[in-house]
Amino acid sequence: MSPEKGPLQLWEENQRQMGNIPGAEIARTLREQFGDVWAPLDSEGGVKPDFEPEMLSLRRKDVVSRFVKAVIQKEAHLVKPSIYGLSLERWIRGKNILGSYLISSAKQEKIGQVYKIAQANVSFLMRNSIRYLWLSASPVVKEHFLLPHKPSGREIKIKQVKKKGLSRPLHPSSKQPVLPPESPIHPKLKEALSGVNFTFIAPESREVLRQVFSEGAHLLTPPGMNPERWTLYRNIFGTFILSKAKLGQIGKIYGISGERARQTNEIVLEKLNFQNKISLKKKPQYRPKEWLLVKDNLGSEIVELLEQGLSADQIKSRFEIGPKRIQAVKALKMLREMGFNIKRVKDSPGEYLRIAQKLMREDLTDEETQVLLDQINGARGIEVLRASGVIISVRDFLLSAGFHFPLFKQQHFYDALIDAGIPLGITESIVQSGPQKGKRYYFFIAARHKKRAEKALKENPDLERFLENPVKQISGPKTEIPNTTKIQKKNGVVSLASALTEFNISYKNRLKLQAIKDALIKASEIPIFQYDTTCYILESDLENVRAFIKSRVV
DNA sequence: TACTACCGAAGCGGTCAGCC
DNA sequence: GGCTGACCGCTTCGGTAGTA
Repeated sequence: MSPEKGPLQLWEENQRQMGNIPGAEIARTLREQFGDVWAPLDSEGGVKPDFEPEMLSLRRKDVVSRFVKAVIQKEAHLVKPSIYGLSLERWIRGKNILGSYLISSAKQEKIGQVYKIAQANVSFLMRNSIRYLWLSASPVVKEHFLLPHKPSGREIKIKQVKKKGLSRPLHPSSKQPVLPPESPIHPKLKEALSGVNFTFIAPESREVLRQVFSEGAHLLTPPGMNPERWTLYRNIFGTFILSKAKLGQIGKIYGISGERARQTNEIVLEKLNFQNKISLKKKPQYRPKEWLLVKDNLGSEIVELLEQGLSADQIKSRFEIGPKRIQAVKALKMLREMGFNIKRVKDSPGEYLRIAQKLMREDLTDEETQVLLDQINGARGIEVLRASGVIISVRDFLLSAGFHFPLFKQQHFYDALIDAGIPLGITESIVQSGPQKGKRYYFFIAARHKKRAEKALKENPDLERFLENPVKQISGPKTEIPNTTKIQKKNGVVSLASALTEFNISYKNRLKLQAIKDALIKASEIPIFQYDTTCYILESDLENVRAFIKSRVV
């Protein structure tokens, strides 16, 4: 653009060259009437957002004038937009009529008389001219005319009058999306699932789309398309791929048919150049495994039951045997892995809570305590009440009190407790399988009777012998002596005889066995313990013993 | 077997431009 | 201003194929 000639002057010359004298006059008048381009700014000096070209209604004559002037400055008015059915003459005629209206105070009817057309036609031609100029305007110019706007009903009606092939209004049947009621998914579950990708199309297609969306390609309105419509289309598309909803459901949400929703998805893929590159098919195998928690609201239901204090088994029993229960078990496992606190106890914790609370009462008589202990059944009950600290197993109690006893001697202690009047609970548990298959018995007392029971047992002369550790260290550096339990359970302790079997020295060769024992004891390099007639070593010394035998004996 | 997606064809209603 | 035809967005319908 020549600095000597402004855009309005260029337009004027252009119009004169084309023989359009009225048009040239309009350009001249515009140049005289208006100064610099004015762009509406917000309070902070930024360009006001949310403008839609339709708001360039003739009723906003001031805005339209500034817009037209800005377009002319950029010479955008010199090129006829490529619009179907728009002739050059009609385009110029529209611009001239628009110019006449903007620079004069004449009513549309008067202008119509000048141009020998009806007022309605004047209005119609001017509206179209504005839109043609809008299409020709650069994004920078358009950006300057972004205005906040709340269209009135009448303006909405005006807004819907558009040119064919440009940016057609939404179809009258296109309603605002009616989103289904929010899923009643439990808030805690919702939070836990926040990182899960709930897309339902093939992972490879999902990945392609993710990349495209991350680049923002979908945010650009394709050429020749109504931005509003494009937004609607990509929303439909997005809702489809990001939800479990089928086409029919998507259609209901957006007030269109399922078929139209399908067609819309096709259009979006076409506009994004994705035909035949990705598949929008939804298959169960594409669903994330967490779908189990969302499907039929199973996860939320379970989380609610967890909040009520139910254990895993109790929740499981709420579902009828069959596929439902299997799903519930899977869901429980999944929720546990996700960090939900799920108790494994089977019986009613409420019932045991009641017993636990009563057992804590200091004023409870021994008879009342015995009644409560008798109400505790099975290993699960023991587990719950032990965990809550109101009962203690006799075995744990004896070990903590410093007694040493082989398992088969425990009966002495049970008898002694009964004799001392200490309430003693007994319950039976059946182990279905495994090495402990069969009946097992649990003996327990109230935790608050611990000191009283300890005093009674330690004062019992028949039990005095169990206060001394029968395990003795007979050789080696002084080490903490393992108790009978560790020896019986082989917990970090092994018999010397078993350590010698790898050298083919067995009980059958007693002389050799004794010789090795004597050598080890004499060397006194390794701690050796004796319980009854058997010698033991610490498991951690096993290698040392082997080395000793290899170097000194074998 | 029921459901869903897909496809093609036909038709409807609205918009628009041109013509008379 | 009314009529007409083209175009567009959308729905409906019938048939087919794939899948749970």
